[in-house]
Amino acid sequence: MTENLEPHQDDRDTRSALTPEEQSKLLGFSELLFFAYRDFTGDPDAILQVLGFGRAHHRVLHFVTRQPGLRVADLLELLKITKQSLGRVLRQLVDTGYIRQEAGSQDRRERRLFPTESGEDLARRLSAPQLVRFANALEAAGPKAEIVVMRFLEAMANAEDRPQMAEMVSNEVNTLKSSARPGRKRRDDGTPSDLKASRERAG
Amino acid sequence: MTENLEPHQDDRDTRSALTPEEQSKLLGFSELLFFAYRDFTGDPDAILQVLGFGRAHHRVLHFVTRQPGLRVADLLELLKITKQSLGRVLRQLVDTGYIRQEAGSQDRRERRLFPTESGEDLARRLSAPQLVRFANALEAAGPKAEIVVMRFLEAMANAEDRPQMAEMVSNEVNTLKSSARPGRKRRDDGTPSDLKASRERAG
DNA sequence: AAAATAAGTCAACAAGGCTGACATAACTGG
DNA sequence: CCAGTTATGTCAGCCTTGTTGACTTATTTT
Repeated sequence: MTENLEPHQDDRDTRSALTPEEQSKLLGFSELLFFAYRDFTGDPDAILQVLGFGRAHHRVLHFVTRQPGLRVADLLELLKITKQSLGRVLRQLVDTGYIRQEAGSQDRRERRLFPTESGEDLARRLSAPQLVRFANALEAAGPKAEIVVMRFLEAMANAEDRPQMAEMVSNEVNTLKSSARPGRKRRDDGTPSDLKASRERAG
Repeated sequence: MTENLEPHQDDRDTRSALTPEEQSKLLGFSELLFFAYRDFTGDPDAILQVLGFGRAHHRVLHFVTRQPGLRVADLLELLKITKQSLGRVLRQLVDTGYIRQEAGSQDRRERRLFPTESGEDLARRLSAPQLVRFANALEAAGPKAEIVVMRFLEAMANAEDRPQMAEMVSNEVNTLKSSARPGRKRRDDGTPSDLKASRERAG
């Protein structure tokens, strides 16, 4: 509580404490990030509202579309929310026919998640304005923007998350980096066994 | 609903539609931004929780500290939330002694907001880990990172917000840009007239 | 057969958005 | 000076999306 608030000596990764000028500059950057993220996430709101969905639905649909066959546990890891929070929005997405569940072929306890056709459709429509915004911003940022911004954003996230991020981004951007990684991974290639029947029996 | 989903001709600011590869790359960027922002905003949570505050309190305290003398209306503009939402957290910050209100010297209806000493203190402690994260990320992103990332973030925000952003960032970063702007602006230089007495009379 | 695991569910709660309605004080134009 | 506008505050209630805790069911593992 009453720590020493003078520019203290506790040098971390950075070699020295931040000068007041650096602090002020970085506070400005924080504000830019706040506005950028707010407006970026605001893009799909109109569409979502019509459907009675929120941003949580968008996030779930996004990751399921990006990684078809994702397990519920994977989604919890990615989003870092609780099973109950996820369950609420996931159920709505399943009930409204945007996401479909299959039992895993190896382990039938798992529910592999897939977007339906209308789910893919919706995901595209939701992200479309965001992608345009991103593309324009990268262009506005100058020639080396892609690699610089990518490294910046990667470094902003906690180290624990990096593996997940790497596997997702690298597929398309690895021409920019030195690492050559295996291509897109499918998370379930087994025989489909539709769960709808059993769910409706149970419900 | 049943729009043409083929790579449609509707070219916007960007000269042409996005190829599937570009889309996938940009979706990856969106994910990076999601993780980056989540972890960035997660930094101060521990401190906030101890005080019974949330991120909304941090945002308010941040802007009041950065722009002392801010009016309530300015804050509503910056945060783009309603008076009622702001009122809830602002009241707590005032009641707990982190923010102080003064009537405006020109227009005494206005409540100019100022951080108290403990408010400035708290703001510093909350932002400290975020600034370190930002500084490290900018360094990790390479030599031209500051200017590139700044232009990127500016371009990600809606054009309406840019004036606000510009005035805040430019003070410290304008050595990187061509524009030379007037220095920091004080929003109220009038005689202080403490409102606490009258508020407690009223309450 | 028992234990662990993946998923789902019920209930209750909290933060922080929102709308609508209304009150007060102070300023402003006529 | 009065009427209307403006800046702020507040009450009440609602929604989304997080949280904890407890429990069930199906399935796999030991």
